[in-house]
Amino acid sequence: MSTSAKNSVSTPVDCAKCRARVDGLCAASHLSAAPVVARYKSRDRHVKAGQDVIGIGEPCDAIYNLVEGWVVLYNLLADGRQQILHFGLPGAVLGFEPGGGALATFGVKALTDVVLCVVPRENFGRALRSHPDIGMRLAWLMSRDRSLSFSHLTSIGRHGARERIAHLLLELFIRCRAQWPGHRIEEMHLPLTQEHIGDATGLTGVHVNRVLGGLKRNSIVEFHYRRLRILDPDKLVDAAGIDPHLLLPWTQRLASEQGARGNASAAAMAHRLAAA
Amino acid sequence: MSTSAKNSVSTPVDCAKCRARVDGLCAASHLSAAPVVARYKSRDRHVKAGQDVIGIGEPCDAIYNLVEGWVVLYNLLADGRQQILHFGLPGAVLGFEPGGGALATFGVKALTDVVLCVVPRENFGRALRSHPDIGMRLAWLMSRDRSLSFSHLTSIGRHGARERIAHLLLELFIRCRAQWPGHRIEEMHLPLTQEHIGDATGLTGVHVNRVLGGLKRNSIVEFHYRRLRILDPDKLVDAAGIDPHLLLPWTQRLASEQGARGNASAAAMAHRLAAA
DNA sequence: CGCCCCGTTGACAAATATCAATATTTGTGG
DNA sequence: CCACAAATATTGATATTTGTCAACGGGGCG
Repeated sequence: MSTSAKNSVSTPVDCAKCRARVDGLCAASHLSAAPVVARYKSRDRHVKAGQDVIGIGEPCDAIYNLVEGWVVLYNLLADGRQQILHFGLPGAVLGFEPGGGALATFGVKALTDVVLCVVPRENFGRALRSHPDIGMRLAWLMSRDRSLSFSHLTSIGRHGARERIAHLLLELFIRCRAQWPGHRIEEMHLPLTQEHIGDATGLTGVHVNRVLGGLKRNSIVEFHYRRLRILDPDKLVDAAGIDPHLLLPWTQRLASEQGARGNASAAAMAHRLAAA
Repeated sequence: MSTSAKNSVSTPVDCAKCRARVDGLCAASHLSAAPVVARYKSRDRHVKAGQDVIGIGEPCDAIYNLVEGWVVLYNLLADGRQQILHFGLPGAVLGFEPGGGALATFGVKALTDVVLCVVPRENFGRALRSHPDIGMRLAWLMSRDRSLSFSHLTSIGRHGARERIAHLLLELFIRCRAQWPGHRIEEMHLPLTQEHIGDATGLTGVHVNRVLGGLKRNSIVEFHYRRLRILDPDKLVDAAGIDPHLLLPWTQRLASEQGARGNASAAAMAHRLAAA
């Protein structure tokens, strides 16, 4: 079951154009943390789609920076079902678990083929001590994840299926846009099945399908075989049950940071969504 | 609505016996962070039960260390319902939001009368720069909160009402025990109503009541007028749908840290629960 | 004493899951 | 390029869980 054989290296990642500098640990504001992390990393790691990056219960002996691809953080139930906890995009920090070196309390699986930058735990400790900014940045990233998780809790706990699904699609759309500003609304690739959407929203795949049907009939969004098409951003925001007053802070929380481009892009997105 | 008038000070908190040293920011392992924080804090703040510590949408200009009492982190819905995101016990760090100084994306309300230690944001930045351990500790705390939030996601997303409620009661019980080791199982005070339990588990107060009735009929737990009584720990773990294999890691995640007493106590708790 | 918050209970409605059958799309090997 | 297999999506009938509305009980506190 533990498919995380340590399949390693090939082309080393070029820190100069690494995605982790856009939204990850290496995006520290004061110093450019990229060369710092480069000094402490041990190697790269490639994982095939569908394989575990970190299996549930495995010891976490290293920090991973997700450089390329999508991962999913998940929990398994006794009966084989799963709950998806978080979708990780490039820049995500993986393997930093409460209780240094403890066993992972949730799994991390590659949704696509994935490239990771590996920093052994001892090295990471050293990096932190000599570069306090990294600790701060890490705290910030963890806090942002917590906020996202909180908004998922609200969605799952208090919203109906339609709102949950709209919320998730909107979130993924905005997070994608923040990373790859080129994409058009009309046709975007998400490496998910409807089953994944169900696992993330606490619904059945079957029910997700029905609700998606409704959203399509209302000309709001289409999601079909990993292709997302947003037909009406306004209605989508509405269907997601997001107070339009809180839309801007919400989008900002999803996008990178206080840094110039990050915010500008997220704000533009929010406005485009909120306006016409 | 924003009830967080800055009601201030009276008896200054004595850092020497502050609860934040047991499980909070001041529990840094290497250096004793207590004197450090003491140097940067500006004052104490007292908030009455029921009042907001931080209202939703308020700017966060300071970090709060929860010194005494319980708080609840919550989100409001358009129709007035709420989702409880987290219960904060002494040691909790509040007001550290993604996007320094940004508006709070969730509220913090006092469940009991509460005492907080206030560190203005600028001071906090300075403290971090001169004491890197604090940044690390903060990242660790945030990461632990994220983990807890993940387990709530799993509970709400994939478990039935009975399991969710059992899970929450067990969590609160264990967290209380870790802080106040004196308490007996047979009669413990939790400053909650059944409505709160519903808001935390994504259920209605009415339904919570019914399920609690069932748990009592099965001689598992009683919860009545803020008093919790665990009748059968084993059955409770079972009802919570926790894989007994994962019980120990789970309790460790709830309790303080790798520090001697923390772990020992949590492990003992887990064993006591798992055994007789 | 009386009020108010909290808890309790019942009848009914709505949302979602489950089970099962069928259709569509993608990917793969000739 | 085609044929086929596997994965994914779609649809219907029915069961289960949970929510809603409404009424009532009980206990603490002024």
